[in-house]
This record gives sequence, structure tokens and C-alpha cells, in this order.
Amino acid sequence: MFSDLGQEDLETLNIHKTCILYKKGQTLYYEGTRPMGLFCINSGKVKVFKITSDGKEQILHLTKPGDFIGYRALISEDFYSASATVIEEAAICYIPKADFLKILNSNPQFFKRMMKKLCDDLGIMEQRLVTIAQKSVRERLATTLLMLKETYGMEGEEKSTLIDIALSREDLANIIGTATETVIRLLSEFKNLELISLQGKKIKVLDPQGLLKEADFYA
Amino acid sequence: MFSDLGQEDLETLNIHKTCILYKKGQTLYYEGTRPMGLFCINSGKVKVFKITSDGKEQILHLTKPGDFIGYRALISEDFYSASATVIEEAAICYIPKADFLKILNSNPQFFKRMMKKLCDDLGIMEQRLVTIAQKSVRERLATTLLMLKETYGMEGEEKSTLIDIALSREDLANIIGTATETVIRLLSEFKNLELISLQGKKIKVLDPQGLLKEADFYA
DNA sequence: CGTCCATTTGAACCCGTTCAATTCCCGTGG
DNA sequence: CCACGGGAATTGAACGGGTTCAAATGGACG
Repeated sequence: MFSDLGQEDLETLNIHKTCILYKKGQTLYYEGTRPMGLFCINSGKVKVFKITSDGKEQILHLTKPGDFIGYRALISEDFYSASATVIEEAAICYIPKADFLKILNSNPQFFKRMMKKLCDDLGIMEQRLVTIAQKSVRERLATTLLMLKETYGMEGEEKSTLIDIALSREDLANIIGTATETVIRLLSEFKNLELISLQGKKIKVLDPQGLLKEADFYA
Repeated sequence: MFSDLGQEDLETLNIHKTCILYKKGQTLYYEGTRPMGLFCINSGKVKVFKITSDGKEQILHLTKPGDFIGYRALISEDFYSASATVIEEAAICYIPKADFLKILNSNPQFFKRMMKKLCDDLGIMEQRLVTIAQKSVRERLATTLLMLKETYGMEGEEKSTLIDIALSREDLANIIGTATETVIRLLSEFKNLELISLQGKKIKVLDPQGLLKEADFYA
């Protein structure tokens, strides 16, 4: 995202930039607080989520290296609408609000790229809404596994792909919008159908075509 | 949105602009087709929705006067990701793609306003995702009725508010992500609890506080 | 006035939740 | 090094919200 900024902008960026290593469980920001800057994920993994009135968690986004988060509240000059917590030790840079906004306002190319990213994120969110509203939990789990494979997949031998993210069953449930127990039962069904294999927290996809069928996916 | 454009931009806008009256049931565009311009809703109502592989419909958005739709595909130079159909006779203007993009690229203020709108839409979509994923159908119906009241409410005598949009029970179900029959049953329960009253397709909100409680809403 | 679709009601069924009990896993301290 | 403690994962079973299918009723429009 920042890749083709000019020399000047890159310097603006770096002057006040700080990079810190965060441990699992640490929280970057809380819903309802005021953003003071932008977080860029260099390595590790972060979940972005909301908590409902009855205490249930919904995960909106999982980061991959290169992502930055909390940019929407920054652009809108608004409070954070979600919280962000580290789920795997992560190296994260922090760019003060003023520097980010300065570049945003002075560099039309960058502005355009942000706009494009917003459009993409909105498209993804709309598709997720439809999936959650109209598909069964079983279909949603299959969909989510395929999505995780795309994002975190590591090709292995025998055409199998390891999903390289240590999600708890509870986190997985909070992506899909279901109960932890349901995820566990369905994962074990998928294992019996030899669609996936389980190695501790990590999941390996054995039969993507089969999962696609379970997801009832056509697009 | 277009309100404080300069004289020049307004003229660009008007040269090729066409305004047509659409009847109920007419479709403005279909998912998967290429956008050629922007639709602005002057009056009437339009639903924006996706169809899933198994033929179920999910409504993503209902318009109000002043809204314009399909702008995301236009900005992203992408295909439409949803379809749009008129649900109440509507007067709609059409601005060719080139004119819209010209203004977008030449007017930073307008560009910024679009960016802000994208942020807002994304925030709304995230909130809806959480609601659908984590709330019961009953809570979602109450939430939706309150939302509709905000958008289409007409204050009447006796502190009651008429929701001035003729939604079919099926459309209402397709906003909430449930079956038509469930909506009917819950509406009738809400009526018995004297939270709402029903007059044909139109719904009148009698007790917003009560609905708020049903929605289990805290924000 | 008749046709057709939307709405309503009824009833059976099932997916998914919830609660409870058990097992597993892993880090920690003796 | 190993026993212990505690949270995560798993399994079991009952319950219930919501869906589905079928049938009856109502209402709009030609």
C-alpha cells in the first residue's frame, strides 16, 4: 500500500513511526476509543472484532502481513468501531494520525488507493453479510476454511495445504457466527469425510473441491 | 452529495443526465453486468440485493431520496456486485460514467465526500453483519423496524410513527435473513404486545422503547 | 367477478444452541 | 523430571427457535 510513495512521503512516514513486538493477547485498541494513529502489521496475526450487548464476539477481520487496520476511523475522524487483539505474536508499526492524514491529503495517488481499498473491503463485507444471512453453519464453515486457506495457506506435499494460523475453536466460531461446540462437531465431520485433517490448532485442507461443494459455492 | 459542487461541475453533470420514471418491479441493473453510469434516486424506493446460489435473496440496502447507487462498482471499475429493483414508483436520474469520474477526479472536495460516504457505508455494513451473526431473528426484526422508522418514519398523532414504505413480508424477511412466515408470526406477536400496528403493508410504530428492548439494543 | 399472488395459520421436523460432564493439552512450579 | 492446575477441546443429551411444507384466507387488479 505504501510501496510506491515518493521519497518525501516515505520520510514523513518514518520520522515518527514506531515499531513494537506485541505478544499474543495484547490489545491494540478498544472499540469506542479515539484513534491516534494507524497500525501496520509487519508480521504475526491480529483479529479485529466487535462485542455485542450480550457479550458475544464477532470477528470482522483477520490481518495478514502488510495490512493496516483502524484506517476507517482515522479517515472518518471517528471513534474506533471495533477492537483489535493480537492472536499470534506480531511486529506492528504505528504511524501517528497527523502523518497519515498529511500523506493522504497531499498525495492523490495514495488517496485513490485508499478509496479502492475501501471499495474492496465494502465488497467483501457485503458478501460476508449474504453468506451469514443465507447459508447454513455447515456451509459457512466450509466457506471460511477455504477463505483461510487462500489467506494463510502453505502448500505442502501431497497436494494438501496447511492453514497457517493458530485459531482457537472459539475464534473460528466467532468468525462464522455460531457456537464453539458446533464448530468442533462440524470440523470432526469434515475430518471423517477426509476434506481436512487436524493437527492441534492447525487445520490442513485435503480436498478443496469437496469443501467447495460443502460451501455450495458457485461464484 | 452533489449539493456544493461548483457551477462548472454541475453543468458537466447536467449535459448528459437523463431522468426517467420507473415503475414498481423494474430493474435498474443486474449483478455481474458492467456499470455505465450512476443512478440517483430523486423519489420512490429501490432495493439493492444479491441472489445466492440457491436462489435466496438478501437485501443489502434500501434507498431514500437523494441516494445514489452503484457507485462502488463505478469507482472500482468493476462489475455490479448486486442488483437493483424498484419497489415503489421512482424518479431516477442517470449520469454517464465518464461524467461522474471526471468530477470525481477533478474535484478533491467531492472525492473526499465520496471517501467519507464509503467509510460510513462500510461501518453500517459491519454493524449489520454483527447483528445478523449474533442476534436472534426476533431481535433483528425489532432492530430493522427501528431502522426503517428512522429512515421512512412519518410522525403522526398520538406519538405513533408510520413507516412509509410498502415492503412485502418477503422483502422484510430478505432484509433480516429469515423466512417470510417467521416475519409474519413475529409481526403479529409485536402487534399483540402493542409495539406496532399493521395497516396493510404499512407498519406503524407505537412503542419505540418497547422495540428497543426487544432489539436488546444498548448503543 | 374471477384469477393470481401475497399473507396468514397450522403442524412437523431439524439444525443448531445450551448446559453439563469429561478429556486433552500445556505451561508452571515443586 | 514429573505432578498439578486450568483453560481449551471434545462429547453427550435435551431443548427450542426457526424452517419447511401444506392448506386456507385475503386482497389487488384486470
